[in-house]
Amino acid sequence: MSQSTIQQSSVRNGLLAALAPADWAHLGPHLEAVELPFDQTVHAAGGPVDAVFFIETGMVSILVTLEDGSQVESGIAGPEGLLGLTLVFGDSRSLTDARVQLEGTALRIGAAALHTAMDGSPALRALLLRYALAFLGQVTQSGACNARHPIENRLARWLLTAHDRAGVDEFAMTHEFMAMMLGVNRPGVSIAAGILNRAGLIRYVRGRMTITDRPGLEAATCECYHTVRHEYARLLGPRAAAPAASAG
Amino acid sequence: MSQSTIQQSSVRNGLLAALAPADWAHLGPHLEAVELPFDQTVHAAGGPVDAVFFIETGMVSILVTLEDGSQVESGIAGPEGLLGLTLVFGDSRSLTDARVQLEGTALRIGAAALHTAMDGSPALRALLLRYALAFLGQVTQSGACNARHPIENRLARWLLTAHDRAGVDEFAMTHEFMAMMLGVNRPGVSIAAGILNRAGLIRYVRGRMTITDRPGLEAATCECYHTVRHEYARLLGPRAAAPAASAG
DNA sequence: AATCATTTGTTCGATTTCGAACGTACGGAC
DNA sequence: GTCCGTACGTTCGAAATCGAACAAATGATT
Repeated sequence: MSQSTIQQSSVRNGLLAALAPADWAHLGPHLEAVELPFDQTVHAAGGPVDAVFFIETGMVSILVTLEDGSQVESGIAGPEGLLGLTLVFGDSRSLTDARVQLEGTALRIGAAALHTAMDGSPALRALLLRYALAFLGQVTQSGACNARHPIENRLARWLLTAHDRAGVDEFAMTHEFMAMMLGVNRPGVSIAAGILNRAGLIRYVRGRMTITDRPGLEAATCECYHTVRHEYARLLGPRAAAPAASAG
Repeated sequence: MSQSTIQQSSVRNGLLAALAPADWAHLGPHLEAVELPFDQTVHAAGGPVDAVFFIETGMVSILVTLEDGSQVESGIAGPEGLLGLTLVFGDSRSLTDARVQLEGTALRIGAAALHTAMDGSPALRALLLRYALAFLGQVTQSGACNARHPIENRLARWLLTAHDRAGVDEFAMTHEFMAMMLGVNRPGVSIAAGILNRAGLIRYVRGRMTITDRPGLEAATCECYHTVRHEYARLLGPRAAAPAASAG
């Protein structure tokens, strides 16, 4: 079985890496390495959640589906976090879709084993709850951001958040996709991306996004990026603020 | 001391009422009745949180403050819930303001006593975490709602949510206030309120809002109201869906 | 190599929403 | 009862955003 071979020292997920060896011992034997292929729906809105996925590499969007069929991103998870948060709360049903935006890998643990581990390790429980709080902070800030900030700032924020988790400067990303994430229409993203492009902050051709000036993007984002980042760092340590960069 | 006189049978808060007597025994002796006067800031963004407030009557908004000084509502709590959620997660700092919108009363318990009670009562811990998940659902849905739904629908939703917690059909509420809650400008609310007014769903004069046609309002809201309500009912029971109505 | 189906990015007019200024109504003080 | 300070709700032009149609580019297929 592959799960018996996983060593904590080789783990890239920030939550798992932060565990003391005694707490890791509750989880490690039950973890199973799985792929996160592009566009996979890990959990579906309204559906059951029978496992938590600690993300090792890649990026996954948490999406609300509205009555008209449109989807809006409420949060992002990467190597700093996990999928299946509802299980941490003791529930087993998802209100949202979890969809892979940048392919990667994860370590999976079933609901029963997770709950046994959380009951046996107060430190593990506390850590996962701190992550849940950080995620709530992200969702909270995003809601205000959606209400008040213009598309251009929000796009810069989204690109920075993705960049933090991607681990590379170039990745596949279409305007249509970003428009859906931000809850705006495609032309709006095209205009905003054009501005960032002409300013030299990004280079964008045919579905391939390259971050060329990260400090410039950080100047172009609204404060929401920094607010969320600081909250992650406060609750989970500086590593959570740039998960992919520190995982290498 | 007033806290020793509180009987569970007299409690109007939905979370406290749902506890089994054995679990109530962990909390009851530490609860202290407090007032929630209009406009009081119970917790301030960035500040410490040293107690949880189980709301008995009234309504409290959870607000994000943005760099430009504007505030946007991310969630609402009433007799179905509590303030100081960060303590349930094991943290003690608030990312948001909690401000009283409709005056009322609450039962307060200090952080240390709460944590002792949660450690001693798995059922209490589970209940509070389910509330936290329901609140996360509310914040999540609100974020998507902010991004995609027009002011008129969102106003109807907000009025229904307030009505659920107010326990009365008439309450004090200005356009300016509602505009801030929704993250839009005042004229937008005036136009939307005028439409609802002419349709006979509400009656609005000089800062006094009266709900005159609740079924009509439920037809005028976006789906977000029902989505959140169902999630509260699923996680916390039907009582949480109309907290003030069932508390009497 | 040329064609075609598909996806992508841009342009356009229409609608919504914004920010500031205007006129109006309330409530306390004298 | 009248004055005055304060807060309120509405109106306006300006800007941002929307939804639909258009144009361009890719890559699979023949």
